[in-house]
Amino acid sequence: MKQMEEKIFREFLEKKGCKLTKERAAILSEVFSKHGHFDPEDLFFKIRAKGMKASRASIYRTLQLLLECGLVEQVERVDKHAHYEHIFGHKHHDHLICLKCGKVIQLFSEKLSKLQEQLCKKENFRCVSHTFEMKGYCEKCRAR
Amino acid sequence: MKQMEEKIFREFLEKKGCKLTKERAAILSEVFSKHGHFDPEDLFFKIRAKGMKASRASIYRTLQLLLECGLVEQVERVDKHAHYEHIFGHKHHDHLICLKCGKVIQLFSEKLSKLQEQLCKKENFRCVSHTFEMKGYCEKCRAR
DNA sequence: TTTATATTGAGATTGATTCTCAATTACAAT
DNA sequence: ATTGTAATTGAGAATCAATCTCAATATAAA
Repeated sequence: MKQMEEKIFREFLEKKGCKLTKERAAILSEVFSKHGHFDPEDLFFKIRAKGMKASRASIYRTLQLLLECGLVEQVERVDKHAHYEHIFGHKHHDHLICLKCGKVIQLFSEKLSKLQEQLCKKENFRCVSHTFEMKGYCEKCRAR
Repeated sequence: MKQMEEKIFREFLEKKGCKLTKERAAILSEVFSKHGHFDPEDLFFKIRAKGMKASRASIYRTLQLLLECGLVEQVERVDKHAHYEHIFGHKHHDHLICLKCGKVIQLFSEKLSKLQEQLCKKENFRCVSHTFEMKGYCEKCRAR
């Protein structure tokens, strides 16, 4: 089960005529090292901190590939720069984002999934991905 | 009915101890001159083209104010820069986006609004904006 | 080994957005 | 009207994430 994502990534790359280099492997491993959001700059430093290396350019390039093959998802921009999260092995979820403290609350809703299906059916639309995010103030922050 | 948005904006500004200057009025008027998405750079040139003036700085500052008072909504970033649409006088809607032909289907769902409220209540979250978009294939395009 | 192709990284570049701050404006109080 | 006070403006500088450039390097096949 472990390293399943590496297998998926390698196969995806091969199909494209690309290779799983040590930089790409380092990025992949860091991305999957724990669950949660991250941004490219994060990755850059964490990879260094672990004694591996990858340039910013490679990080941006590799994230693009990871999006393409569906191992990573782009989260809506919270402030000014992009955030990502890996999705392989995790149930899809949506987000509540606090505008004050930046906290991201994950949301799992069966009802929402059902509703989505209904809405698509009505329009005869085949959905391949969706984004649902609410911005506002979390419990703590709304109490001023 | 016309210029209703100006009344709303002025009252909002007054409450903040701010004024409806001619620059702010020019921006407001341009924003409401037609329906559809726009970006700050657009505004900058269109305002000039109409013989009015406002600096980029003022445009960005004023858009912030318009977001604050709810007259304008930020649309999810399509490419790299922010897009907006004015919402006063228009029902909120979500989008289905066809990946093949680019068609954007507007979506109005009472159920979705209700569900949103429920979800926020559960987390004690005060929602100020949301994004819900599904990407996939529209009726025509899914038939290959 | 030779050849061809993919990949990398340092640094430059881009471009949207934000910031700075001196000059200007609006308006209330005298 | 004049003065004082606070809000506002704009030109250009600064910021900073993201992208691009391109020579050097790695990889794999012939």
